[in-house]
Amino acid sequence: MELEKIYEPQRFEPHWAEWWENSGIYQADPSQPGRPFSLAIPPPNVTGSLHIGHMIGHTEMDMIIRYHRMLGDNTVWVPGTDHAGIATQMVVERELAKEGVSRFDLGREAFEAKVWDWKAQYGGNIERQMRKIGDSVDWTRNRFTLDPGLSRAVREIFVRLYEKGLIYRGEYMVNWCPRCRTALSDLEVNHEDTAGSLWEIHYPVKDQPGRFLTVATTRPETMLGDTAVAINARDERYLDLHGKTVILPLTGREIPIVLDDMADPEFGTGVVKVTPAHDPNDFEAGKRHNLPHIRVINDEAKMTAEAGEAYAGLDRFEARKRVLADLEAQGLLAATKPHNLPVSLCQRCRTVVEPLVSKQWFVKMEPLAKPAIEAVEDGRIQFIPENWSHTYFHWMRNIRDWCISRQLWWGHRIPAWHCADCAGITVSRETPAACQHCQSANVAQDTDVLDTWFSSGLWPFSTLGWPDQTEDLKKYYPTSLLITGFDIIFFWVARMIVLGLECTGEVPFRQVYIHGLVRDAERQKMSKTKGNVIDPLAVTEKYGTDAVRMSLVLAAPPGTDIIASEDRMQAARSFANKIWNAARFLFLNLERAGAEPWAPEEKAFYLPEAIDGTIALEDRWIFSSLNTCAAEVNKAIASYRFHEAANLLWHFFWDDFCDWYIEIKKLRFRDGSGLDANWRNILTVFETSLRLLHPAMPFITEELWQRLCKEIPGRPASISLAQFPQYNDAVKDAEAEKQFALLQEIIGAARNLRADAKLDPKQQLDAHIYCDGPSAELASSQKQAIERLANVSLQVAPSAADRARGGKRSTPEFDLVLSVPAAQLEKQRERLTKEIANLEQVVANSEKQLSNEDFLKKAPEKVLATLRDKLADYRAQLDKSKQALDEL
RNA sequence: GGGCCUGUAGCUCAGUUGGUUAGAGCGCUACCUUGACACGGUAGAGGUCACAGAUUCGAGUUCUGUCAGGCCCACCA
Repeated sequence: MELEKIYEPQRFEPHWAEWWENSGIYQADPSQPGRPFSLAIPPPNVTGSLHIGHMIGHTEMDMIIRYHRMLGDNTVWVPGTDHAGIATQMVVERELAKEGVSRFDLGREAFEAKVWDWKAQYGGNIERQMRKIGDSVDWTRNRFTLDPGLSRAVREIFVRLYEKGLIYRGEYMVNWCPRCRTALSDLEVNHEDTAGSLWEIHYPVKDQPGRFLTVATTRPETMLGDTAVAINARDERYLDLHGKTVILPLTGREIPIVLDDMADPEFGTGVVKVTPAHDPNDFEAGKRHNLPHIRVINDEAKMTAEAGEAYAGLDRFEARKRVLADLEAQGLLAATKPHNLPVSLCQRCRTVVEPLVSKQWFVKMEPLAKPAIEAVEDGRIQFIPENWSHTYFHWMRNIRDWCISRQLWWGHRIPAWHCADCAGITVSRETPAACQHCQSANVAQDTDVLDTWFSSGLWPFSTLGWPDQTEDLKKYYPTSLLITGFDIIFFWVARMIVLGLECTGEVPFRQVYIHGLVRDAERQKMSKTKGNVIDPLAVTEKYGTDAVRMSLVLAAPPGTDIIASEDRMQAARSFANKIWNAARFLFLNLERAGAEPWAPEEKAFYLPEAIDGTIALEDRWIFSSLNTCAAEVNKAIASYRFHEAANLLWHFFWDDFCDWYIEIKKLRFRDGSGLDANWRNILTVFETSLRLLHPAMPFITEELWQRLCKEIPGRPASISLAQFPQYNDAVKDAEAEKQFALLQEIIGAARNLRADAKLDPKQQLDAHIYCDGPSAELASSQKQAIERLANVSLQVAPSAADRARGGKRSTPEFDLVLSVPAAQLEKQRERLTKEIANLEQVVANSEKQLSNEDFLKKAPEKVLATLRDKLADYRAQLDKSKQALDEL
């Protein structure tokens, strides 16, 4: 049993990552028994590479799935990637642009082929990365949203919704990105406040020379498409003009003056221009007043012929300048005022989005939202932390129809065929041979593709085989849990709930755990578009995957953002190093002693069924602590308090196991009372710790466990298949915990006295401990441990005995005197004085509290009792401290 | 305009149902190169829990308000 001196995760992590996949141990089998626990991965974009934000989600998912696997549940974690329509298309178009080719040069089919090529070549990146960080997914179930199976699911639900009248096609105002040349849903548009201007423009009233209506606008170029001006019916300034017309400047067109509440008398001039073709509000107003649409801006954001000869072909911003200049020249520009306005940007390319009327496909959301709201209201789906349900409700209750068609080439073609003869639409699961209305064979498929999120919305069940009733679907659906970031609650979570309920009649998942966003040192959101991503692969190379995972888990309590910092990763690597070296210590000693290989039986908890009263105190204590730790870790993971689980383990392993338990065991070895009597207990604790640590730190635990349990017949193939330790009441040993705490206190007191006196740690000092009863027994039985760990020579005496002189530390249980020269006691005097003042305060407070009648009446007996006990302790301590100060 | 979150040690953050001298990691100070580990050990310093009220026997923890940050949603030209 030899372990390399240096902890080098790079040496064994790739090995286990590969082995986990090739051994097939994470392959799910729905025919096996076991409570199902299923997890769908948020499918990352094929174009993507793993960023640190994925890393936290994946770590949490992996932790929970490994945990459930070790509990013996029938687990499945389905991996996969999303075709990510716009994102992927953009990437490939950018590649093409380098060669000076546009997608239009290639044509649709050739372009699609190009994207598939690209995917084959680079799309595997993110999957490789997932393997590298140890995701224990079932790779045999790997899915891609454009797979035939998933595409079939898409068609199925599209047709169903169409047949139910929940998908419709029509001409509406949509967000149009002139660069991507596609419609966008409301969610794909970001609003940013920008410093702009509010221009006031005179519109001459017809037949009333010298009279103007002055409109206020932030987008003067759209005036060329105005078909009315609106005033408010309550606004007496202009009321006499109702029913009259104005002459639209620069065009000479005559347009009506209408009454509409959209004109706010308090804002601007109180008069607003109405451009139904280029503004969502105006579009609605246009409907109310039956106004014509004049489209002056085209798909590429250039002015159309309708805008007039002077402007046709100009870019919209160029046109704005020209319009303003022309108005100025004609004396019609009344004012230019600075004005902040929200500008709508394409989420993908940050181009200013143009509201345009066009023919698109929509999902009618309101009837679908209703059951989706109920599912969360009645708790069939639970958000964790719970307050995210508010966000969800707010959005769902104000839901608007979802524009699902995109004028892209990469994605699911809309399963609708247009007839060239009768113009009818045939929506079908299979490619139709003829128009269902007129039987003409002259049909062509709709050229649009579906919003990427339409297929993602089917993910939890489409990946399990829906619409077929597969074994997977029966066993694993609804999935147990979804772990994701809050940034895609609307995009993805809400849509999955809507479509899941519609498709399967069941919720797609029972719980949604929302983790925080990972931010950088400047608290900036890390995102691909901003380019401030930390490459998780670089940091895993540097610190080891386990360390990165651990550092993120520790930094990610529910409901808070996560600041990724290399400091934390370094600290976590130190922890991994600590584990490694603890293992080295064990292995070295085992070898020295020529110990036989360890042969544990496979059971949930290796601790003894009952505590053998003859085993050493430190064994009883560490068993009991480990037992408690196991209980708490289980509780923490089961309630998604990952940071708490990590924290508990960190503390247990480093402080309890390494700093106390192993240190004491070393003494036993040196005394020669040794290994035989102790090694099995040590290994038991160590092995159990490895299991507890495994979900968070899979690599190092697998590596050490495999070496430790090498060649043991009947052991599981992997630590990840071993049982997760559970609380065992028979192991709880309050007495041992109490005694060990006392031991720690005695040793601490002696060390503290020595340090205060600034004496050489190597110099052995005389110590006297004065105590009776159980304390005296402990001091005697643990004399060696105290002497070695505090480097003293100890004498135990009854509390009534004459006291030696020196540095003194008192507790209710014992007085410890260390033979420190009187000259060295200054620091102690200081400390005692401070302590006395402190204690007096505490005693006074406690007394006050205990003489308060209300408190005595209302506080629970448990609280009263502990306070009484504590007060007695404080008083005793105070007396002792005073006495100690006197004696100095 | 609505809604949500955060403000605790020099830094980054824990602290679930209110319960009694407030915790961790990093950093800092002193000492220790002791046969698992200097990615280590021992002992320390450091906080009126943003501010002001309220509820309560008792508030970092509940409520109200203020201040300071951050985020999300929303068609005001």
